[in-house]
Amino acid sequence: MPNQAVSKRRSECPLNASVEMLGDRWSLLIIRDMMLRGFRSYKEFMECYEGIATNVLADRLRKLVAYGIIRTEPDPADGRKVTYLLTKKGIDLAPVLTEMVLWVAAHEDTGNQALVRLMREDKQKFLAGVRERWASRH
Amino acid sequence: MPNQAVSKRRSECPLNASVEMLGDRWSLLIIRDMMLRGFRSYKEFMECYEGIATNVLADRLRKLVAYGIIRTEPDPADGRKVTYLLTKKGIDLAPVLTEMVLWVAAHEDTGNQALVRLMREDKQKFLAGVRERWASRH
DNA sequence: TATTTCACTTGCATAATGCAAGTGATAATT
DNA sequence: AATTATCACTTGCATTATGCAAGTGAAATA
Repeated sequence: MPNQAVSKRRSECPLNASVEMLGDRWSLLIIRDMMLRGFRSYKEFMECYEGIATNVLADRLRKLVAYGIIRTEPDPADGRKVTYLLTKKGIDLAPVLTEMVLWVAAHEDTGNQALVRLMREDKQKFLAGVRERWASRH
Repeated sequence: MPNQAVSKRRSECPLNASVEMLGDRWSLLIIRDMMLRGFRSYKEFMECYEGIATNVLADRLRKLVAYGIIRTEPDPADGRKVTYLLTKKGIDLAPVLTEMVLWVAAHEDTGNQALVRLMREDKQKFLAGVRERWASRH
């Protein structure tokens, strides 16, 4: 890394704002599960995460919406249901999630080796897949 | 994304363990600043992060060590000082940090455009730089 | 010898989280 | 049409984590 790119000045260092949103126990999991598992509803998140408090889930979803990473859409067929969708900004997190999954896979045992292999061996294809999967509805 | 790689089963989804460590307000910042700003000492972190509590910083550093992402080394020239260093596992987080910085840069105003440009235009060179910068001391 | 510096710890008030029990709107069942 | 179930939440409260100020002890510096 060229030394001129290294700076100790705080303002010179990108990341602070995003970490405010991503730097918590649940947000990254929510995004991962929308991206990799196709989660769309409050119920799916709630049933899936052992230990998440229902008020905290509501709060995180609200903040992710406020932050422009996800958005909601009412279900035209069922007035009770709300669909959570990734926005463009949310989909753009795919490379981050990908690298994170690969990092975990490289350093500890992890499930879904097929997915990991795809991510590692053809990252571009995987990312294209995510984008396509969400293209119609961002 | 091929559908067979998508699974709703929890055990099939990598990330949980790592998010336990990375999913908090400070850990990613600490790693970023070691990687991008060359931080090495308790003091540097403490002076830099407005709002971090000294006991929390101590706790995070301890956990990052326990998790194998950083390690400590006594300063041979000064018995008071402790040097914090990234391990191999920590350096391997460079791609994650890189994608995160690029994501932030793409979606909000951010400092150090030179660094962002390097990351975007020659990601491999940037990553090689990080690895080299730390190679002698992991 | 006295004062700083460094890497912390301790104590306590405040804030965030987890958990159980609602609530209100809509949908499905009887 | 009335009752029950589902969905996406909210509310209240106990527990845990965090922030802040003030220490502590070992080692360096004046």
